[in-house]
Amino acid sequence: MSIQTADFSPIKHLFEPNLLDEIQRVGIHKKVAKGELMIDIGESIKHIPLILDGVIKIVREDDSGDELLLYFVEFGNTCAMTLNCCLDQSKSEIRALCESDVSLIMIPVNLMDLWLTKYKSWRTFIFENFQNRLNEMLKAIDALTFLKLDDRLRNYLEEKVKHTNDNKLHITHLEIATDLNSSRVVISRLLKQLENEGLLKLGRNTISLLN
Amino acid sequence: MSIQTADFSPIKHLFEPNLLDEIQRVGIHKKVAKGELMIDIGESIKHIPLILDGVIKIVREDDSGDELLLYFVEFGNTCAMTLNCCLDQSKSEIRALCESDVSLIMIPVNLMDLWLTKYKSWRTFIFENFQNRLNEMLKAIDALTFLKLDDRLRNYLEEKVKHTNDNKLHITHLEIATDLNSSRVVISRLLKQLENEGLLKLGRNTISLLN
DNA sequence: TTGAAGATGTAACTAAAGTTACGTCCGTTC
DNA sequence: GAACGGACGTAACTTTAGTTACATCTTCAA
Repeated sequence: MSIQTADFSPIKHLFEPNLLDEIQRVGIHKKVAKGELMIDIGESIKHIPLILDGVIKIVREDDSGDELLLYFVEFGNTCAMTLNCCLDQSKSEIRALCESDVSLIMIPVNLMDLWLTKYKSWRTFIFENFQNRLNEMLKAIDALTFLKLDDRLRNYLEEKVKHTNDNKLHITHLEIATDLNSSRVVISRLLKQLENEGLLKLGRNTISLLN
Repeated sequence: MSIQTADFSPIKHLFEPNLLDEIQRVGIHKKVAKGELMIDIGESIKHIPLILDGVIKIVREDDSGDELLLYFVEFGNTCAMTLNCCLDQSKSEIRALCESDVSLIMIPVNLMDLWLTKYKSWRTFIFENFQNRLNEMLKAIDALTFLKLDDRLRNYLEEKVKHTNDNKLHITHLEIATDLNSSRVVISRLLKQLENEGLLKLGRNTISLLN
């Protein structure tokens, strides 16, 4: 599918006209369905993904298969961890999963450096992305270091609500446990506690945030 | 003190000749003593530090004053969190402390963008730094998420030895506890355990790694 | 309709880490 | 050399989180 069919108005204000033209010429438009794997750990990356619409979930995994949700990436952004790989041809350190249906443009890696010299707006874009990623990582570290699991859980639920624009989340306790690198029983226990505090309402496969 | 008096051979191979000349012209050489505060949380940054010699310790703090050591920065590097601040004039999110005597060159922030267009080696330098920082943050997250405190402690001690080139560390249990965001009693307990396992030898204000 | 699989609730126990409370030892200072 | 403060050792206890083990309930497919 070519870029012409894509609605790239979300990123129009990000780049100068000449660069938008180039993106239109060389970018490959792609749609990926909710739940699909976009990039796995160990893969090498040939394209820079530029998100038009949807949300991507970035996950870290250790040797024994334990996971941790690092952060979400939204429209107008790319994944800085991916930028890394582009630059030194290394393998991906993270896994990227579609949190919703995602529409994106793939930019060939080799243009990265050229565009940095040619387009101020590209430089801004790349650096803002690095910055956003570093800040997300910092937030993750803060949570892991300074927060107890119940607060991490609350943050997690609020973040989810923000991305879906729906107070009623369709999610299981096990999924939450996986994202937070905890166990289902612990999450169920804490959720029940939050329900008793009147912060949410539990249902089968659903959690409704109150307020 | 001007750059002429500085030994900047450590970074000679990092930059192309023209850029080295520029650095020589506009850079300000500075020496900072071990233990001194270089950048505090909330400060705004007008110069990019370029480390010639020594090690800097990057620390995160929360509202209640609890700390966590994020990572170390060594020669030939700069602090990407600093780069962040340069780009959008925001305040520092971290604290930078001299782990040893440090010799560095300060580059005015406003040259950052210009050099990105002019010098390939500057682009490489900046991006490699972002990459290093993201990887260090990832390492920190991995440790916090997947490791127990005794393993984090072991990693910490090994890292310290690497930076001092001395198996005998001059450090107190309280300092370690602060860096790992734990408490003195817990660290003493774990150190004693490691001593019993024959991994190290404890002394007053010293820890000697064996092997 | 029945059975399997997944989601949730809950109790009981364990493990890891943090806290409180002392005690000793060492070095510095007055 | 007495007093003080910092460093370290250790016991006892609490809190937080993880684990094991079942039970119930729902959904979906054979």
